[in-house]
Amino acid sequence: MRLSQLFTKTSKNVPADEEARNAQLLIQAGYIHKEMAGVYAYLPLGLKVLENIKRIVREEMNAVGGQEVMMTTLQPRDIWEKTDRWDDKKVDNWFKTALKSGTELGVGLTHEEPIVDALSIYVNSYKDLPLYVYQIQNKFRNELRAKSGLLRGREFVMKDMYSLARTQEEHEKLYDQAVETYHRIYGRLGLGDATYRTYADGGIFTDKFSDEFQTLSEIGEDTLYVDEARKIAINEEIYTDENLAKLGLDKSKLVKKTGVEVGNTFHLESKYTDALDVYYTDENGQQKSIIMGCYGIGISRLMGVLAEYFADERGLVWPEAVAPAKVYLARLGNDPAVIKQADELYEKLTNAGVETLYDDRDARPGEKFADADLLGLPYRLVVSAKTQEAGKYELKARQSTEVRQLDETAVMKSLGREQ
RNA sequence: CGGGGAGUGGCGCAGUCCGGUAGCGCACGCGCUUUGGGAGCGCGGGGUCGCAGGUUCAAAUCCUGUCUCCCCGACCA
Repeated sequence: MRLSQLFTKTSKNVPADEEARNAQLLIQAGYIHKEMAGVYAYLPLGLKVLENIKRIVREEMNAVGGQEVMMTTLQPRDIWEKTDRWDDKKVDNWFKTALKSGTELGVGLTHEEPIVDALSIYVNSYKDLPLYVYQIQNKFRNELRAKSGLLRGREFVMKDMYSLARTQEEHEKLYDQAVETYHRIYGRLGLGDATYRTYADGGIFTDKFSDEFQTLSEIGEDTLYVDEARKIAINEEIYTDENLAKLGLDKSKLVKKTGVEVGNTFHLESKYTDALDVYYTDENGQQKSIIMGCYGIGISRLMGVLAEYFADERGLVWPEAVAPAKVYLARLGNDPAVIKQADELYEKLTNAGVETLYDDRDARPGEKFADADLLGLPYRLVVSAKTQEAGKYELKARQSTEVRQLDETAVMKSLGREQ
């Protein structure tokens, strides 16, 4: 992508209506556009980041055998009444709308009911189970207060997976596998060290704990007690001596921290399947309950967490796995020979599969360096009269201060895919 | 939903207390000079001051209502 053709621009001003660092940076850098409180649009570079996060999550979901679907945003009332989640007194953050006829509809805030309802047509026998099904979709929640930029919106992108199992033992296996997958995802996103499996309240219909995945961060809303050696934590909500004993946690080894919930997994037992009358027939012709688990990851929230977590005083610092491009190619000056060389280098990088944002604008060096820092691509590559004279290019990693002088072969090798 | 703060060209702000018909920086357009950490000079375009009423000869400024945004709290992925 040539920067001269990208419609977004960076701004020198920090948006006044955002306090959260993630939103300030992402808006300033032109990654997202605020539509209203808690509702953000993704602009070209921001969409790339979002899609990269989705790709990683999707790869891992597929790797455990997840089958991807896309459920609907508009929701019929009846299936939610069957599970007693339609009433605003029961679920208070619904967005609701209506047909012209007056029939009430819900705007999807989660999808246990529609998933189970859709699967009911296909899942009848023990031979049809177990299974994982997932989707990546926008969720709508009428929060009383949106806040913290991408971390708590009213419309947000979420991956939600559901497991259906025949027995409790089978469910546990699926559940543990999903948890492992979650660890892999956070690892790939560069958040592995900062993200803790955290025991939390399991909800009203199970005596099991749920698991949250909490990334330690100042901006977090949750208070945790962390066992750093075991890489495990317990949410303050359930921090009682009884629970500590049940979980085998040693109070003296726990440290109080703040975290952002970047995922959670729940044991749903057979609450939804039973309520929606979905059962399977076992080998003996007996009708049995289906044991369910659900597994959420806030995709857009993760983008906010990554922006927040890896930023420095100059701007964003994307992990390579999600960066909108790998290299920021800055051409300094308008000397025809330099332009020619930079154009050719851009083409070579592109042809070699190295995603490059080419700053071909007629702008001064300072502006280009500042934008390179703000946009936060992993590498900055400079072509100028000076580098041309030296017969080398300048390569600098965003998170480092070291500038390396490399010839073309070395540049291609450093940025090549084999790395 | 309770408490606090704020809405003025695309963005960031001043002006509001004390009413007199809107200004600065950035961005944008043109010209010249510049080119290794957000350039300089000159010229130029763009705003019914969130919205609706009211007071007044006159309202960004005063009064009433209303909408929106941010922060804290409660609630929540």
